[in-house]
Amino acid sequence: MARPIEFNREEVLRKAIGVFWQKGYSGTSIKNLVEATGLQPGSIYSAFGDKRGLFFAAIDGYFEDMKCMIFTLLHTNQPPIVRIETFFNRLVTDSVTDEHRKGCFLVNTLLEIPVDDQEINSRLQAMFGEVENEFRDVLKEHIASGRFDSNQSPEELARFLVMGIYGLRVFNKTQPDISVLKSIVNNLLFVLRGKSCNNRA
Amino acid sequence: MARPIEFNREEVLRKAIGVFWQKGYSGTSIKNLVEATGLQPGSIYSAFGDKRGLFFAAIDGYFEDMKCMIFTLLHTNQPPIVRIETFFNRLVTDSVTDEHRKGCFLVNTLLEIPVDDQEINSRLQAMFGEVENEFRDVLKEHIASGRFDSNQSPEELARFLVMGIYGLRVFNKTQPDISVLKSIVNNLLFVLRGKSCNNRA
DNA sequence: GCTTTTATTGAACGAATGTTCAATAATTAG
DNA sequence: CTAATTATTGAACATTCGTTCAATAAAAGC
Repeated sequence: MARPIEFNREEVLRKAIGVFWQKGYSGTSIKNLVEATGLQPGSIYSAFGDKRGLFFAAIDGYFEDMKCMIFTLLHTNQPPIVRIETFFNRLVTDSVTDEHRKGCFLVNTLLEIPVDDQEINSRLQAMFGEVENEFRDVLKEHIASGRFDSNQSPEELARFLVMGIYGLRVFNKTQPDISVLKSIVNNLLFVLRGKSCNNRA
Repeated sequence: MARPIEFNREEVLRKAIGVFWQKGYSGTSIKNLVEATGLQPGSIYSAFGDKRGLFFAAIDGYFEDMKCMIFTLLHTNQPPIVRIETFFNRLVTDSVTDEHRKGCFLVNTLLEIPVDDQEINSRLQAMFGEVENEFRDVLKEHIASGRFDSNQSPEELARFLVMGIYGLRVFNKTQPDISVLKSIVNNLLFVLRGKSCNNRA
């Protein structure tokens, strides 16, 4: 009984994510978004409210994909430590593969948005909290397996790994070298390899 | 033979650093800078060229302070590992103390500026390269002391520590908790403690 | 004093910003 | 076909952006 929407919302969102990801929130103009999505300003505003609304949708959409990827990699039949290793290897290859070196959209946003913007920051905080919890669960398994004896809690170790994600993401901005990143990952995972001394191949 | 400059350049620069630090480059307007520095637009432009020029001066000024701090902490009579420990402890207390949680101005900039802005990025790259070299030299000492046997090069370990700086800086944005940060630092430094297993207090 | 030189002022510039909205187009119900 | 409803268009809006510059002020040399 009315004119149907012409554009594909998901496709438009994907393109918007790309722009925000590369240019940041402040660095992105409506004109940029109009060019990237092919939509006119009016259509963008009727679909997403305003620039900020579209940004929220972009963040959420990005996180959905990210969560999916993390879930896939961390819930396999392999030993916990191997799953974590696989995750970080994937992070490394993704980082090196990306020719624009955009890093992680959410990490970028975390550093761009001032802390007094609680609406955005609490959302990001919750997102990374979920990631931390995913790691925690895998680390619980790891500890329960008995192959690793540390008096550290899985929460503590999970936070360390999340810190590692942040660090790798930023590091890739200055030195996008796969062997360098792999070496860093090796040292990160070394912390999880119990009952051994730190001489390794 | 002419009218003297009224403002104190260093003081103005310090105030400008504060604004860019908190709001980022894109997020900072000339109006913000006029208000913060007390200078009129014309004075800013005659002193620093343009917004970008002032931003460069801000980055350089910030790095000078940072380099000074790093140099002071890493060149003492204490054992190498203790100096590194001191550095990271300082990083933690600074992070937690900062009520605005601005993080590191340079790390923030690294994530804000797109990679295709070579002028800014190569500058940042060089700066973090210097930091990496400082760590490398201390790690050389550490390895030479014989208290640590690893087949890793000091360069490799230095990069790991720089990654740790990045990670901690970002982590503080989501969880500004001193005990959490300390735990992360503990795990970072664990990699440098050779000839021991990873059970520790 | 006057001249020269440079710093400061802040209004003004054009361009770009995020946003709105009347006009138009496309669909369905009757 | 007509009426009703909603999507799309893109010009226009008021702000704000970064930047400039003529007017003014302050110092030093003579």
